[in-house]
Formats: sequence, C-alpha cells, structure tokens
Amino acid sequence: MENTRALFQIMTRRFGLLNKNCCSVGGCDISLTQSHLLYEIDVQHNPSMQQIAETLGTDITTFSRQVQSLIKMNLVRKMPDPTDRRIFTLSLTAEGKMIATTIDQQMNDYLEEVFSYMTEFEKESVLRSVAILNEAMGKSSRCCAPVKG
Amino acid sequence: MENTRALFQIMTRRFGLLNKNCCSVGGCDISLTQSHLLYEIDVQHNPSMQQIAETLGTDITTFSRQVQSLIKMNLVRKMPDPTDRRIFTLSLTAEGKMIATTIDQQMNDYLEEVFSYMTEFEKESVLRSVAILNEAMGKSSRCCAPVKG
DNA sequence: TATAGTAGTTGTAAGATGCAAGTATATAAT
DNA sequence: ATTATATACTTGCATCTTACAACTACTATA
Repeated sequence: MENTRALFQIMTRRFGLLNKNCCSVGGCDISLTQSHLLYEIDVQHNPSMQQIAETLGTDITTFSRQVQSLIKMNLVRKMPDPTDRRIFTLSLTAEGKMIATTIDQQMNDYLEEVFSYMTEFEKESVLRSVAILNEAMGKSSRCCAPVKG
Repeated sequence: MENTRALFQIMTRRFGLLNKNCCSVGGCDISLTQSHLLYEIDVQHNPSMQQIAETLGTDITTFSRQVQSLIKMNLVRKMPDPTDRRIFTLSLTAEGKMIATTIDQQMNDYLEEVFSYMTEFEKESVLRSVAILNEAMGKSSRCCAPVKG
C-alpha cells in the first residue's frame, strides 16, 4: 500500500459514493447534504440554525435555504426561541424523524454488510480505530475543528 | 459511543471539511472534485476519460467539462489514443504533477499531525484498519463498487 | 455496407453555493 | 434613554456544478 494519503483518499471517496447512492427513502430522495442536516438536527438538542450550519461548515445563507426546502418537504420544523427572538431552533417532524431513522438504518445495514467481510477481531479493531481517528481529528488545530462529536 | 453509523458519519464529515479547506496551492485554488481528479489521473496509467469518470462516479458530461477547466488551468493534458481515435488519454502537465504532489504532501502532513495525537500502536492499528475497511468496501455489492484501489 | 455500440462534446435547464446587503432583535457604551 | 455595535437570519444576485438529451465522431458486428 503506497502512501498514507492514498489509503484515506480511497476510503473517503467510497463513503462519498455510498452517501450519494444510498439516501433515498420511499419516494423521497434525500441529498447527501440534506441527510447530514437531518442527522445533525436529530443528534443535537433543539439546535439553532447557526449551530448546525457551523457544525456542517456551511455558509449560513446556503443553510437558510436548505432548511427552507426541508421545511417545504415537511421534514423539519423551525420554532422561534422564546428567550431570544433572533434565534430559531430546529427539530425534526415525525416524518423527518422517520426518514432520519431509516437512513440511519440503511447505513448501519450497509456497514454490517461491510463488516461481514471481516473477522470479528478485525471489526472490533476497525470500530476502535475510527473512534480513535475521530478523537484525534478533533484535537487537530487545522481543519475539521468546528465539527462536534 | 452511540451507533456504528454515527462513528462513520462524523469521520466522513471531518474528511469532507478537511478536503474543503486544504486544497489550495500557491495562488491556485483547487476544488475537492478537482483534487480527486488530479489524484486519479496521477495514479492510473494513461487513463481514458471514461475510466476516470467511472472511478469517480461522475457523469461523463460533467467530467468532460471538469477536464476542460483543468486543461485551461494548464494542469491536465488530453491526448488522442493512436489505436482508437474515439478515446482521449489524460495525463498531468508538469504543473499539474506539482500541484498533485503538493496536495498529497499537505494531506500527509495533516495526517501526520492527526497521528501525533495517538500512540504508535494506535497509529498502526488505524492504518491497518483503514486498509481492511477499503478492502471490505470493495467487496460490497451495494455501493462503492466502481471505485478502484 | 448497413446497424449498432462506444467515447466524448455541447445545449439547456435546474440546483447549490456564497457574497453583499437587508431586517429584526439583543447587548454595550455614553 | 439613546446611540452604536454585534448577532441571527433572510433575500437578491451572480456564479459554479451537475446531469439529461441530443449531437458528432469513430469502431465493431452482422
């Protein structure tokens, strides 16, 4: 195996393709960006728009429009914050929650399939390694800094 | 750590942000897509347009324009194949090679920084795990199939 | 030689993105 | 209390990205 970067380049491309292909639920096609958005709204507790936009590294104006389209699709709800009327908090509708859960399930299913090509020991090692990697990337000063998790 | 998907979701987002921020060389800004393109042309031996487009999972028409803009930037060269005149093979110009190498270096530097937050044992484990992951994803029937490596 | 298939390009139209500038609200300074 | 400054979000553009449809050019097959 050539260099370290090649390893990660291929891995990220594979996940990119995966997300590109695997985000449709029922009749409803969800883009990769939208799927990240739903995921993050689901995970964070009553987040503001700024919070999510920052987490995802998206410009707030772009994000504003992304939220609008998800509201039109009846997947996301936007509520004014009672303590600060500039702020809107985001949450998933029942349908949005269902879609998010389904995507989660699809991804987990896929990952299970991938793990089926490994030994149990390898699987454990991969899971532990990804956790280690996430933690280390979180400590890095350069990029990736704004991402929570 | 919640579920398996969360782990990979965060990892892929981090790499996405990384690529978004870390692909400028000198005055010349390279998009994520362009960086993948340069990488793949560099790695494959005199690939045709179809080959690279397929590897990257990009529509050939989109790809055709991406190549055009890289040619305009004098990073990529397009040569007609002598044995089949429908085919054009791609290669990097000296400048393109330089840019690709620099991006490679930047990514490796960044990865080294990330590894610096780990023990040597963890680093070994992470590298081995990514290789295992790539191989397993390559075997998967679902997505990611067209990607070489 | 006719037919079908493959490689790549261009027309067009839709979507994504982000900067500049705006509104509305909150906080700090005088 | 009033002004100035900062924050949260939206809208108007202008630009870039993307892909389907339709095209040209060439190759392979019948």
